Amino acid sequence: MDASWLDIQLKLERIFYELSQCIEDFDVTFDPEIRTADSRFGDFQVNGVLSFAKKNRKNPRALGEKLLIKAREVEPLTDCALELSGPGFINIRFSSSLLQQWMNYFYNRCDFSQQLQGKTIVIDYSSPNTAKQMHVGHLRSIIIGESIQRILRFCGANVIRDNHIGDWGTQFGILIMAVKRAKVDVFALDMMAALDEFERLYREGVALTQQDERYLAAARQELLLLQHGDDENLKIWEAINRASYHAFEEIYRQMDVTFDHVLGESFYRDKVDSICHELKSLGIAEEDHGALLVFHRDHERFRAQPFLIRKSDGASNYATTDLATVRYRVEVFHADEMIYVTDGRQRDHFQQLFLTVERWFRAKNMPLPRLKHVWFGTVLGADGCAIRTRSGESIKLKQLIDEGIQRAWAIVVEKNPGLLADEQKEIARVIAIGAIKYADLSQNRTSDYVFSWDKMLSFEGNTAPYLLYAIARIHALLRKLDIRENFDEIRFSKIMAPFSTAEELALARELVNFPSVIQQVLDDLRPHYLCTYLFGLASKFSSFYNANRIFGEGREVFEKRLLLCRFVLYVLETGLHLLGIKTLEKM
RNA sequence: GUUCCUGUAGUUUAACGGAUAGAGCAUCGGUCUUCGGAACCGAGAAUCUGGGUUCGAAUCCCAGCAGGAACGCCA
Repeated sequence: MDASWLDIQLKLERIFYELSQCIEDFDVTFDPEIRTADSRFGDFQVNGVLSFAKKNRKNPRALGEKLLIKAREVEPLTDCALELSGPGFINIRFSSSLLQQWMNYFYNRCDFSQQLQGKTIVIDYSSPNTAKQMHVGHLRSIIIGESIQRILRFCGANVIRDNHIGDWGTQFGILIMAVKRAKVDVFALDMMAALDEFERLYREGVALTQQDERYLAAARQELLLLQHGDDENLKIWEAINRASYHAFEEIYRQMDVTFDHVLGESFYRDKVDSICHELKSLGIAEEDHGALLVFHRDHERFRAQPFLIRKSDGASNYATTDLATVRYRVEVFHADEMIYVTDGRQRDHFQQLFLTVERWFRAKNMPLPRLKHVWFGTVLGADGCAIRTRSGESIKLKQLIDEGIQRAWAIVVEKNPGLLADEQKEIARVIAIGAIKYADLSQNRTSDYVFSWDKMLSFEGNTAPYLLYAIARIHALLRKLDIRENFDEIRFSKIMAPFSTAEELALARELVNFPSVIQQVLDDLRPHYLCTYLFGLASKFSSFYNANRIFGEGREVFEKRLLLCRFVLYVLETGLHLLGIKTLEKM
């Protein structure tokens, strides 16, 4: 066993490929297609023989047989159960000895930091608009973005977290117009009350612009003034942003999220003109009715649907600042890759942005960074309709978190009345935030998200509290052993009693999949793979812990079961950390 | 209208073209004087419709149906 075995699936992929190259019936096009197998058949299976044989008009079972004979001679596989099955699958069932070798070798050193070593990745998430409180629609970007950035960092990337706040858009034209019209003294407002007032004024402003074209024109004029550096408008704008940032910070603190940079759209305000000129002179952008547009003639949709990078009144927009942002991140951050975590409705925008950047960078002969849009589904209400931003019914994030903590607290007090009040409060906080995050992360990000208090705050089934509970039980065990202080120094003996019970084996087999799951999350940037895995692991742990005693069956049995518990603890804690969820020793 | 996304048990959902579609909740039944019951074990119940490709399709292709989204001055 050596470090190359960390990701067993990957290792098997290499082993079977190399073996196949020693057999004349195979050639370089053979892909072993190692898959985790249904537990009825084994731990992994080689699927690729079937399609290879079909393509080359050969007998899959005959080819499989040859591969199988070779595989039986490969060192750590020698005592594993390998069999040819069905139309030509090769099933591999790990022996207890291989599982224990793996666990001994990787005990406390599952190191993934080589995966993305030397890569600089800018991740753009949360990115709320100022002048409004964050509501439930802002939840997913924060939660998914935070998890993804942790996983990238864990895999060795140089991650730069950039909160690209929307502080320079059209909403300010409307809002400043409304502020001036209502003659509100924005500088006299209390910090806490200010945001509510701005939201009220904004709604008022929107209603006015919809009723009367003159207000719409006035709003555009105010925005233009702001973007051209008008002193009064800048001061109002600053006051609005101060109040917004103050509220954002509180949410981020509760959600355990921090950023390396908070460079809002306004940061790029003096960088947009040169880009418009450049794209125009390169022949990428063209003027039409005074606006500046980019068409992609060879794209079936975007040849007719333009990317608007400057409005006809000369004002910049989202697209303009996004272009400037890409250049800044390449030139200043030296980004190899940029990841945008936003909802799926912005897919067209990002596709157009990426296509435009591609042409732009190519024309200037600059190296193109990888650009990824990690999108997620819409937040829906109980009625199946999208939760509306300005409907007044949208649930504020602050309110959501407070209610979560309140509900968790009630349960903690009921279940553990013996704990100190401060402990109960802290535990409730961890559980509530964890439950909210896990509810979001545990489903495929591209699905729509049905918002439900009950689902988020339920503490049963595939939820954060279930995982936290498994962790708390293991900590309780370690406390009971009274060995927690020097636990890391315990060395498990190389010769250990083999895993024998069904529960031990099932648990050990689940444990060795952790690295493959991390790889899978990395490939697709979908954290729900990790959630599914962790829940399965915790569930197998609970079955094991229920059926197999740690104490009372002798030193050898104790040692192997303790190794399992310790490994489960490591994987659950690491996994939850990667999801951005804090863990507890007691709950 | 054009384009994109999504249709899986009552419900929330999983499944990198692989074998008998896997879970949670709910429902029904069971375990235990518990290394923490916020637990464990078991039962019933599902791939929108119709074609096609494939040794093999929830997954790929085509046509419908249903829901949602984007589409020149919002972000």
